[in-house]
Amino acid sequence: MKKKFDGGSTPNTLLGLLTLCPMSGYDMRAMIDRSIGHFWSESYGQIYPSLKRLAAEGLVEKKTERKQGRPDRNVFSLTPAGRQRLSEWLSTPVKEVETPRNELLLRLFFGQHVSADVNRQHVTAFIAANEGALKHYSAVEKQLRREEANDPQLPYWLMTLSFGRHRSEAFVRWGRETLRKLDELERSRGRGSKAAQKAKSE
Amino acid sequence: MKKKFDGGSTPNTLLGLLTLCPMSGYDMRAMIDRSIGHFWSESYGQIYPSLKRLAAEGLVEKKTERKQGRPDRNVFSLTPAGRQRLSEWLSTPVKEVETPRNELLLRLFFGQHVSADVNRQHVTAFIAANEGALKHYSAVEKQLRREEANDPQLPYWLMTLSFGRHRSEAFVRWGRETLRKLDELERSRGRGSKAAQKAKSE
DNA sequence: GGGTGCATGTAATGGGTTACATGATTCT
DNA sequence: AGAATCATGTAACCCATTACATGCACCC
Repeated sequence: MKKKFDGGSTPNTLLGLLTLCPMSGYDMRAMIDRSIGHFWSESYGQIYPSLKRLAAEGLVEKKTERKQGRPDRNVFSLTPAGRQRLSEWLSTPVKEVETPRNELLLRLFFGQHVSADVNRQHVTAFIAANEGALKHYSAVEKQLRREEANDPQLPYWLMTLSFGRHRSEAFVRWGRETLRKLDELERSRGRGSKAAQKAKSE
Repeated sequence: MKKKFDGGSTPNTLLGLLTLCPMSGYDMRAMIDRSIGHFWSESYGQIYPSLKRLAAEGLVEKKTERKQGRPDRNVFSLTPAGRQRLSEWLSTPVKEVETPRNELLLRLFFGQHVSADVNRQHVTAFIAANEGALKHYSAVEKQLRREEANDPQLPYWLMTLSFGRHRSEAFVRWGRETLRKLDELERSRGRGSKAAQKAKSE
């Protein structure tokens, strides 16, 4: 009694999107980028096959709009069964992420084998990226509060945004702290190696 | 002039590990879990093929130890070329992670469609997981400071641990803040829906 | 004429985990 | 007796991105 064709959370994401309004696969991609792009992404290679399966299971309904001059649009909307499935999924516990791999930390872990400067550059770039993200989050937040002020979903959207803010702020703090430590380390390493040389020569 | 067989960062990770001491593929897995397990993981399915390729490229050297009663051990050690390759890789810029998918945020984004309780449970579990992680980090840190006090690589290891601490602390703060928001939301939603009902019935 | 936007879809490829196959030894 | 540790490796599978194929319309 296994359910084949689960396909992870992509289908559920699409069901969620369709609560906002009926749309096509093409729209979905754009919508995802604009709304949940800071913590989620989907590619056409996932979206189109998923939609086909969702339609086969009766969770979404497809209507083809034909327009002159433009390609056909397959517009999907949520069925009651689809809405049901969505709220079931929303209630399932979040499967804990194993260990998201972190290339920055991997390099830093072996940081002894390169110059302090190399390590500093990695951390500096990381800080810059997160400062950029922070700016982006503020901009999005302002825009949301202006344009979606009356949407009952706004508070939830802001919570996800706040997550990004907390995370990036922490990352920037860690980055600065780490830069200080790297500086310190270089200074004491300098002293250390001099001392070691001296000890050797004696 | 493309370099085929890059294989991502797994081979580089293995090179890094071999700077600590020569070891077998089997050892590597265990070592990874103990040392960088909080931000990295590798499976045998990745390790063994990577080692084969690294040996073919002359970046590591393989020596087979035969012991009575035990299976053979293929012990690998770093060659000068391997050490060179490692420091080259350590100097390459970290490729920015696209957007790590976050299932918790995905559920929260669509939180409007389920009860406040469901959302609260997700967040509560998330807080608990991060508090657990924080305890783990402290334990590891204590152990490192005790057992590896003289290792010159210790400061780098502590930096990666500190990253986890900063992150989990931020996540816990966000979680608590979000729980408060959810409570607030439920209260105002209660009032709102009562008001809406009243308005409807009039 | 060429890029961009609209629109759908498939195939190839990549990176990774899990399961499987094998088999002795040691601990409980 | 049965589980855990030691030890290596392959095959199957999963999920996801990227590239490709197609083609019209609009703008510069």
